[in-house]
Amino acid sequence: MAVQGSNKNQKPGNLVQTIERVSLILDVLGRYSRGISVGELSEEVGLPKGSTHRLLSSLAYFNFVRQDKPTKKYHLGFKLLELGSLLITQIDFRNEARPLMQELANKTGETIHLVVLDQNEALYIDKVALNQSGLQMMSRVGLRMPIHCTSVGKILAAYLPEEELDLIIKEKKLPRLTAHTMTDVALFKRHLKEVRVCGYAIDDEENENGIRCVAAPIRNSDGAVVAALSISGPSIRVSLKAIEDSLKDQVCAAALHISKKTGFIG
Amino acid sequence: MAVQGSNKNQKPGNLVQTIERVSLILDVLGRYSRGISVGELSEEVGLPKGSTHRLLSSLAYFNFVRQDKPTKKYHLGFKLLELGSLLITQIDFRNEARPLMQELANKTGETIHLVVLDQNEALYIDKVALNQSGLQMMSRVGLRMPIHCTSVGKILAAYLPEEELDLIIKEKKLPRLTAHTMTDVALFKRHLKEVRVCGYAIDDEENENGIRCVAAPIRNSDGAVVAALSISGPSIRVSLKAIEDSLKDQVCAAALHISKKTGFIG
DNA sequence: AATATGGTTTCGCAATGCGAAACGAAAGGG
DNA sequence: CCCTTTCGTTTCGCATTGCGAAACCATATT
Repeated sequence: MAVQGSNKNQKPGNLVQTIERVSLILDVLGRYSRGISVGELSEEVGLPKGSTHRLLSSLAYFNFVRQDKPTKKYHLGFKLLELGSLLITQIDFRNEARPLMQELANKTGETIHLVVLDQNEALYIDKVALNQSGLQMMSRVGLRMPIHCTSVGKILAAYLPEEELDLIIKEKKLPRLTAHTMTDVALFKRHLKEVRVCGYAIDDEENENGIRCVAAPIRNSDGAVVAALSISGPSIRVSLKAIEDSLKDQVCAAALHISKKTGFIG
Repeated sequence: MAVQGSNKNQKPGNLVQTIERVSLILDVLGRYSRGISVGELSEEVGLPKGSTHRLLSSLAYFNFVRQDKPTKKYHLGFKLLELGSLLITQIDFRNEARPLMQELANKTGETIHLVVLDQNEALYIDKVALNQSGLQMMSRVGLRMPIHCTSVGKILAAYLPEEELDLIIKEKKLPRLTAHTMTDVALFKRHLKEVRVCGYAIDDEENENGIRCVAAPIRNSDGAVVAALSISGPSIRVSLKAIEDSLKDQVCAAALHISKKTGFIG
């Protein structure tokens, strides 16, 4: 599967009601890890109990949701896990990326992430952390991060058409997450220009205190940036000097390698 | 989230048409890793092009599917990845299991799996393999396996009410996958009795030639078996002797440890 | 340019699914 | 032990929703 740019969702209007409701229901279920009853759910989504129940039982039949028999509460269903993990295997560069991510993790000792742009956010689609079960990053496949305060987000943003970037900034703003977060649009754009020049991006504790990252772009055969690869770790180990001295080169080399494997001619 | 037993889906009848169609569409999309056009898809699902398109555009709006702009082809959408990975984090024993799986992988050098029963199959919900990027198992989170020829499947089957087990066997049969696969119902049931007595199950190249596994049950606070933990590896390393001497004890100890962490009083 | 191909939109009809209300099954309390 | 409450599930008549044939439109092709 090719992952090309982000998907700008057209204007709502002619949406299928059932799909809208299903999306809403699944989102709510996602927020209740202990499960939720029909009554509560119907309250939450603002639909009559009967209607909610009809949708739930059909969703359950196809395994999109699960009803816990003893408690009668509804949960997300394993069909979602199945489809989600299927989706991951369909991303073509992911298979090429895997071994190189592993190697990068072994060499650097830090956590490696593979990220795409989706819904105007940076979406983690793979992660390799060393087995030494020390402190792990809170990141996780399927998780989303803002584009303005992560190294991967900056990479994905830097190679976007200006107008699309403007739309994203307009929608998401540049919320402050740490003292280092860039919250000024002009500054952010200047920064992205630098990223394009350097060919890599740094997150210097702009997303989470004590965490620093470096990322590089992964390109498809057309040269378009389709993903970003990053090295993340505690600021003590991932010092600005370490980044300059070797990490930035390692992540760039690995990203280029992946790009070439999937048809990019550098 | 508690994962309790399997979900027996009630009889179809009053299903919401849209949900049925959505499920079908997503399943088909899952089979086309290169994407599929509206025309092909409408052919495949047996729906008029217009109807297929309407469903797809609503699904795309909510990010359940993605349309690749250059090719216009449709793919699974990242919302599925998001919901699927959210679901995984909601399984309560998974968080307790993780570190123990890691430890088990380090000690044994083999691949560790965490599996639940879903839709009458063994569903992999977590996997820990060593970093040493040698030969990896083809297993993957979200993948399903038969219950009769995997160690984890046998564990999940062994503690099922007889009637439910019969239903599963009736539905799935006991298809032969290797020369060692048990295909006789009576033999299989006798075998499950042994599993209950021993407290662990072995897959002796019954699912895949050259792969042997040992699994043990994970129980909730009520003592009900909710998952299985396994050690898998090439038959050369995972010999029957190695299993007897230490692997079976290690996997049982780890599984019991996880059970106790989530409230089981052994 | 003309044509073919395939994605997208329209629109009038009726099937689909909506939701108020009835029903039923547990759980709690007198 | 029965009565009451609570909450999940089912029913059913109505009208809204979404169905799908056909028109439309945008690319690619000759």
